Amino acid sequence: MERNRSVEGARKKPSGAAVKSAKLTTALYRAFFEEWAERGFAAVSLERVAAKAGAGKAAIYRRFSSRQEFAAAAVTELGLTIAMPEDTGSLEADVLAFLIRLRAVLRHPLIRRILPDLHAEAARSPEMRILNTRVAEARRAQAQVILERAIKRGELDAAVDRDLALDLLPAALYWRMVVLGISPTRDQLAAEAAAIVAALQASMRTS
Amino acid sequence: MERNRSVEGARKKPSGAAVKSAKLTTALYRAFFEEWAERGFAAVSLERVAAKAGAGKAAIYRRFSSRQEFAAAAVTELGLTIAMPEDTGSLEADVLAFLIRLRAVLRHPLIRRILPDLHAEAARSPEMRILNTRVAEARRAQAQVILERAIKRGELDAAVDRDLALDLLPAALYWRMVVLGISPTRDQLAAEAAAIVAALQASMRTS
DNA sequence: TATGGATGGAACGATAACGTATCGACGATA
DNA sequence: TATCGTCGATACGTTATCGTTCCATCCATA
Repeated sequence: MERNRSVEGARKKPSGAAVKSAKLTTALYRAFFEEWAERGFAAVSLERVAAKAGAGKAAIYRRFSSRQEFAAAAVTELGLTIAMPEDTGSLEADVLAFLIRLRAVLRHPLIRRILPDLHAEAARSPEMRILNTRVAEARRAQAQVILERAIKRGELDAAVDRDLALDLLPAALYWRMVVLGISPTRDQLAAEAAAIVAALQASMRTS
Repeated sequence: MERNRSVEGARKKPSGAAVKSAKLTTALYRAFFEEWAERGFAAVSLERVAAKAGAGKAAIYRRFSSRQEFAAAAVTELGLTIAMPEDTGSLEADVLAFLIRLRAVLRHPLIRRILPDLHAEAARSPEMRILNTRVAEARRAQAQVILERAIKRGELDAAVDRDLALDLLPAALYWRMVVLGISPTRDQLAAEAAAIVAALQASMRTS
């Protein structure tokens, strides 16, 4: 069940309860992301967030003690939406499936705007850096699964440079979509997958 | 009244001249970037920019008619600082040299904070998208030179997928430095260069 | 030396968002 | 049914920035 999300949630309620609505909390998160995408993190106005969620400002300040805490809670909530990739039987097909899923994520207009903002903020404040790291590690876990499967199949040497490999998988697509603002076709993704596989197979730890 | 908005503005001055100081203009640019890096684009205050440059707000509004125009001029000024890569004699060495130069750029604390902000803003406003495209094309021209040299040397087939290749060159390093906030060692750059070369050589248009 | 435009600085009224406080209404619990 | 915390809403004083205007000063030219 949904627990009391209150900041001071551990207190006992003498009687006659009125629990903070979880629906309202998620509505606040959603409104926060929309404001973020539209205006940029630094320009998020909590008044507009509340208005967009159809709520009063008090509903925000009852839940979070600061803007940072609000942002952290919202991003954490966002990071939970990650599914593990299915096994397609070959490294290149796995990579292509990964790219297709990543493209779907990066096509989302909110995400495409929020992600670079998150990275910029990560360079500014330690709190946002923690959030950014958390999101990055969730992504990284997916790539890790693909690598391990390929090693078990014998498509990759166990001595593959894992750090480099984990970065190679999403980098080119992120560059195209977020930096350049281009959404590749499926054929382009296939070519990208082939190139990535070649890079992975070449990146053994040789020294 | 026809106002001279240009920085250098070598117009006919009737007499007794007092030219807008180029020193002050560049000081305003510098202050703008520092504010941008520190607070984020959306939160740049022209009052703080002027104060940081040791100037009055009027000095800004005398030069630029709007915040957008100011930002555009500053970014354009920034984009001019790009040098063409020297010919090292081999593709892999060229790529490594390219990565080392890119690392030097992305190591700059201002640039590492401003770039993702610029990409986020590019998804929000057409004006910033134009600026972002301009910066991207300058970078792209460098990579193009490297590719053409490799083709002439015979290290790459002329049928190489140029779009993909141009994206592969900077993508992984950008991902590591801007998205993850990590600065790779020279050895890691060398491994990355080798992997990129393998990807390039595999990315022929085969269809 | 005289001229005239640029300069830093200050003030202006107008917005906008801040964080807090208070209100009656609502509804879940006891 | 009585209770009591959350709800939307509104108002408050404060702070920050906006874009504009004015002014005394500076300084490169003519």
